[in-house]
Order: sequence, then C-alpha cells, then structure tokens
Amino acid sequence: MNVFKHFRDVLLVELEALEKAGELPSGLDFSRVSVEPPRDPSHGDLATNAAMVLAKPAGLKPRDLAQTIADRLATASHVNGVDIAGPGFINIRLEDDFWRARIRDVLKAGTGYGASNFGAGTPVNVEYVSANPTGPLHVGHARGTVVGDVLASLLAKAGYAVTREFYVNDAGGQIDVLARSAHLRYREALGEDIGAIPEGLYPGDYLIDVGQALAQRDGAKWRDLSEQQWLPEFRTFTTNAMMALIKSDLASIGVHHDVYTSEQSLINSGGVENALETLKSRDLLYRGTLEPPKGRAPEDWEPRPQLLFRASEFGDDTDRPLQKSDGSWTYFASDLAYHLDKYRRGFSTMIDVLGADHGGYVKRMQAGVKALTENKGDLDVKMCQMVRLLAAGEPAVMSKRGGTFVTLKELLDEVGGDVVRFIMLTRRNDAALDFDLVKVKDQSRENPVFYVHYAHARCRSVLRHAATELAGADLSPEALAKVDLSPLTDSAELALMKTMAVWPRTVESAALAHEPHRLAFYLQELAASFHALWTKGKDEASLRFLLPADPALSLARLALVQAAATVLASGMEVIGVKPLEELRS
RNA sequence: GCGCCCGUAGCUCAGCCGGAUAGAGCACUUGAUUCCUAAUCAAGGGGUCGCAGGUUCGAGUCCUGCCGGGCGCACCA
Repeated sequence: MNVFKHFRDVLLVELEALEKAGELPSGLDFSRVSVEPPRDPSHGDLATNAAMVLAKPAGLKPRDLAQTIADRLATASHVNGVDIAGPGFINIRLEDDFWRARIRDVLKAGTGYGASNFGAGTPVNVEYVSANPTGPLHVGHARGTVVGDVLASLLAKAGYAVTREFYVNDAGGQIDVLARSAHLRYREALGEDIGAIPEGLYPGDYLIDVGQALAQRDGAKWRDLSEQQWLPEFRTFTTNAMMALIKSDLASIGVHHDVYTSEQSLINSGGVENALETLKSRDLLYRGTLEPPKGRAPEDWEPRPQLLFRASEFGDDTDRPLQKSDGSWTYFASDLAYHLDKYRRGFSTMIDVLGADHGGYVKRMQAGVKALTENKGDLDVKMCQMVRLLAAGEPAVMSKRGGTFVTLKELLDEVGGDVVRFIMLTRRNDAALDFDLVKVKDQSRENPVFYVHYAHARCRSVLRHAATELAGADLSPEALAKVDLSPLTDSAELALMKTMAVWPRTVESAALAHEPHRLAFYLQELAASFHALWTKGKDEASLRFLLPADPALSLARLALVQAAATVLASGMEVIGVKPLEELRS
C-alpha cells in the first residue's frame, strides 16, 4: 500500500463531498492536490497542500478552507488528529495501529513489498550499455550499465512492462578496423611475425584468441586473399566474438538484456530508407550545406551539400546530416531508424542511458523521435557523468594506451559486483562520481554498501538468536504476520515502521522520475532507522528485541525485525545486490 | 562562439512534476559497550542554496542574464 496515495484518495472523497454540500464550487481541478510526508516529522505523518492549491479557484481564504477540510478529515478512519499550520498546510496524524498494520503488509508481501501496478503495464524500452563491439567492457561502462539495469528493474517493480535492450553498433568503419586487427592476429596465429600493432588498429590482447579461433577453424584459407575477400567474414566473426565477450562481462555483473538489435541488420533490411521515407513524406528532408560552427571551425572544413534532417524544427540547434560523402548512412541516420523501430515495436516510452560524452547528441535524437512519431513517442535520455576511480583518495590511473585498460571484469574482481552496483547509485546519474577502490571495502558508517548490508545482517542475527531463545515458537513470516503488534509503542519502533511504509511510494516516485539512485538513498535511511532502534535497545534493556520473559512482546518485535529485513531485501533486490545473512568472515 | 550537465554546511552529497524553520554522512566537541555484532548509536556547533533580476500566496526547485567547473560541437560511433 502506498500510504500517501491511499490518503490522497480519502481526501478526494472528502473534497467531492464538500462540492456536493456546496462548500466548494464544482468543477475544481484537484490534480495539484498532493499528500506527502511533511518535511519535519514533528508536523505529523501526512501533509496536504489542498487548501493552498484550491483556495484561489474556490474564492476562499486558504486557512478557512483548510479548516473546512480538516474538520472532515478528522473523522476519517485511522486519522488520529488534524491540524493546520503555516500558510494553510493540513497536517494529519495517524493512529499507531495504522502503522503497525503496515508490518503485516510487508510480512505478507515478502520482498515483493513495494511492487505495484502503478505503471499499468505500459511498455517501456530501456536501452543501456550499447558499447561498441570492439572489445571487452571497461570501467567507463560500469555506471551506465548499472543505472540502466536498475532503472529497468525499478520500472518493472512499479508495474511497467520493461524491455532491456542493447543496440549493437556493428555497422560503422570501426568494425572494418576491428576486422583488420583480427586479420593481423589471424596471420600471427598462423605463425607470421606481425611485429608491433600498427597505429590505428586495435592492439588489445583479446583479439589474439579471435585470430587463433579463425586459424583453427579455417586454416590458411584467408591469408593470401585480398582484404575485399576476407573482410566480410572477419567483420562478422570478430563482432560475434566481441559480443560474446561483452555478454560475459555483463553476466558477471548480473546484467541480461532481453533484446539485442544489430545496426547492420537494421540497415540491411532497409530500416534506414524506411525511416527517411517517413521523414520525407513530412517534408523534413532536404539537400543543403551547413554553416561551420562559429568560433570553432574545423581546419578541414569545406562547404558540402548533404542530405539533412530538419532537426531545428523540433528543438535542435541545427539541421543534421544523414549521409556520409561515400553514400553510407551516418550513425544518426541508423539511430533514427532504430528508434522508429522501437516505436513500431510498441514502445511509446523509450529511455536511452548514455555516457556524458554523448550530451550533444540528445537534442537531435529527441527531435528525431518527435518527428518520426508525430510527437507520440517519448524519449528520455539519462546521461551518466564520469566516474573517477580513486584508491584511498588518490587517482587510480587507467590508460587505454598500449591496449591495456582497466576492464570492467578487473573492477568486479577487485571489489565485487554488489559493491559496484550500489556505489554507482550513490550519486544522481548526472553528477560526477568518485569511486574509491579502497573506501568501498571499509567496514564503517562511511561506506554505504557496508552500512546497508550490516543492517540486514543484524536483522538476520536477531532472528537466528530468536530461534534458540524462543525455541518452539513459529517465527515464519506467515506466523509473525498474525502476532499481536500492539506492544510496539516505542518512538523508535514507530519511526522504523513509518520508514518502511514509505518504500512503496519511493518505488513509484523513483520510477516516475526515472531516478534509480533514490533507491540507494532510501536504503541508507531505512538502515539508519534500524540501527538507531538497535542501539536504543543497548541503552534500555526493555527495548531489546528478545526478552525471553515476555514472549508476546518478543514476537511483536520479531515481526518488526523480520519486516525490516524484508524491506531491506526488497530494495537490494531491485538494485541487484544480494542481502547478506552475516558479515563475520 | 553555440549547446548540454553541474554549482546547496570546512569536505562529499540528498532535497521526491514549487510548499512550512533547507537535510544526511565525514571532520570537530561530548556521551553510550557485564546484555541480540559499539563494524553501531545519541547530542552539539556549522548555510546570503554561485551572483542579479523575474513569475508565484510561496522559489534550492520554474524563467532570463551573468560568473565558475565539466562534456560536446559537419561526412566518428
């Protein structure tokens, strides 16, 4: 249950009743009425802006209207008190029993708690990673990979029909370079001394295996043929090998895409012509010459007539070329075709997760989607800023020179996939992020990964102890869901319940905003709430979870602990982090 | 020169389609451990939300212009 949405519905019923009673004019727009947690918990449990939003259109004074609404809300079920504050806020206090009942919600739902049909099954396509198939993933890919994957999981939990997609850029000139590099490795595998890898080719060791595989399969068949003859086969073979590498990297961080779309097959099947035909039919294509960018004209600039898309009519800064001088399509042209393809597959909502270096690409792609779908398609681009790798505060050097770069796999081996997943969400995606290889292994409050793990492990520890101290009691979630919860009266206990009850709302609002980082922040809050309760039990023995002299109270507290563990696990599940039973090693 | 992102406590950052006295961690000060993991917790000081205008009952949040940092800027992907 989303508590806030629930009471918004309650409020709307009351507002409609006021309309009927003539205390409010009919036909008011309630869409801006919200029910939210107040910023300061001392104000109450819920706050609504209804009076402030409606006062003007209703021709009433905010505080007068607030009083009218408050009088009605005061009689609603589970409401314990209503008061008016500030410019016209209505603060609502709920009965403690209402919060205790949320424990039962959690225990019944298990880690499915927080799931909803908020998205109503709307199809959403999340495209992420989409790394060029020219080598293994490196650390620079980690952030987009995690952000995209968790965003997809988040949307799924919120009730959207999510497809995780990877766009394979297997069509450009870079694939020719890849194929040539592989051919060199192939000749090497046949015994030839190839010397240093020439400038401009991919020097990475990962191509040695490709060369050997080809030599083993085909022998010397391709050695003395012309490039024209071997190139197509080398392109295909090597691209497939690189995709296998990438998929293996992704699997090691728990990422599995539903759909891989090949740029080359899109082109081969006439997808680009198709998309351009659509634009042409709307008179959005023309042949023209672009002006050089002011203040920064490229040295080799020459006026050149090109096939252009009228992107500037859709919010872009300039029109954009679609065809290279050799007649082949630009990357943008095939990407237009790709997004039209996604739209035609039923995705009106598309999300692309890109690196910050693609920032200049966003407007044109959004312009393209608008034009191709007549404004029916929506493309949201999540840009991931750079990650700075540090080691104990000092920059950790990574270099692509000589083909040695820090691969994603090396990072995973160093700190583990769970750590990478969590840390990547400890900043908004559009803010730069420091990733300290040493600090993330710290077992301290400063390390959010540890902090959240520790909270869950503490919960599990209590439940393990309970099995012996309350031997014979049924401690299954199903049984705990039935125990009398009324003994839970301490402020720290209620605070924990309230934090847990915010989870469904967090899922929905994070999904709506396409902001997966909110999950990581929520988990830290929830963990803090639990740690606080734990330590309070250290100060006051009567607040310990396990009091063998009082089984009824202990069972109620175990229900709370089990629920806390469940919500923590629910959040970690969406992030893709495995909850731990204990941290002792 | 243009576009995009960012600018919030000494440091690192949250701030939920505009809402109340702007929050958390680190650091600093003080305190809590015979007892479920003190790997934690509690309390305290610390702010012209880059600057200046504007819209609004109300702006850290929206608009405009500056300043500072990052990224990008025809036939790469």
